Amino acid sequence: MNIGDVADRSGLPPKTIRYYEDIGLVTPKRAANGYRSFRDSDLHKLTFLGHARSLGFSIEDCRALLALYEDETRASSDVKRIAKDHLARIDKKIADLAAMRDTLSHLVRECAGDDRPDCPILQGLEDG
Amino acid sequence: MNIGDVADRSGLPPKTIRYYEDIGLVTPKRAANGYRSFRDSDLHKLTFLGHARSLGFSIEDCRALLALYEDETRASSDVKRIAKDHLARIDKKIADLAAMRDTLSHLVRECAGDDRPDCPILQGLEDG
DNA sequence: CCTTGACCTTCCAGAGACTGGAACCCCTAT
DNA sequence: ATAGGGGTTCCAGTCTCTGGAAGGTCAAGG
Repeated sequence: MNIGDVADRSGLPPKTIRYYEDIGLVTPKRAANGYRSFRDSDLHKLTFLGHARSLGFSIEDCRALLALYEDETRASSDVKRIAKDHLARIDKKIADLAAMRDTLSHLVRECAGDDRPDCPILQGLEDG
Repeated sequence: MNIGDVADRSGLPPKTIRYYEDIGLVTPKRAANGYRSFRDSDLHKLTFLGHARSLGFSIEDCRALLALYEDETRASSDVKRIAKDHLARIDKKIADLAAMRDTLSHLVRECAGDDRPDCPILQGLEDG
């Protein structure tokens, strides 16, 4: 398979796939003409990566998960730890964003939004 | 005031304040020795920026908000539009993260987390 | 055989918002 | 004179791609 094929099948852009090769996440063979030549196993890896990335795992988490994915003698506890840590980061982000939303939506509700200069939003940003 | 003073009072690191000068958010005067010399108005701006950033506004939003903050003839509707747009982006992010969390927490619950290789998390990442 | 167009290749730069570090200057106190 | 704690500039790195330029390759059509 050429890069366009795996791009279509994995849902990842060719640029991203080249980048993943750059950083050592996949190592496709090369054809005589210099084109990357992807095996089924490469496609599986890229699909796996696409899913992991869409769940918000960092590239380094993905690297670790991929290694476990490839390792038949893995312990599921290792996978679970990575996932739980990531889950905790997600929860933290959600909490941070929710706090922002609460503050901001309060200010937005207070603001008349007309042609006058008085603005509780700016006031709120000034006062903290 | 020197940069250390405004850093302490605004809560922003000196590096960040220099960066904000670089991109034109503040323009402190210079003392004879080359040190930045901040007025009260600079401190107010930096404090404002710190608050806006902590609510997740982008630098470009901050630039626009700061211009409105300085403009006595502003219309509060302009401020409100920026805030509402940002609120929508926050809500979108929260929704995206919540979706990740739901998928991931389901997988984590399914995983035994022991020393055996069988792992619903990896399975889930493989299958999408 | 030549051209066209769709592939593919590499390399460089930029996005956002800082942050770390190096190398150096300035000011005050001892 | 020196030590320390300021300050200055500039360059590079973070993270994960993404856009673009310049150019090689391949299959189909005239």
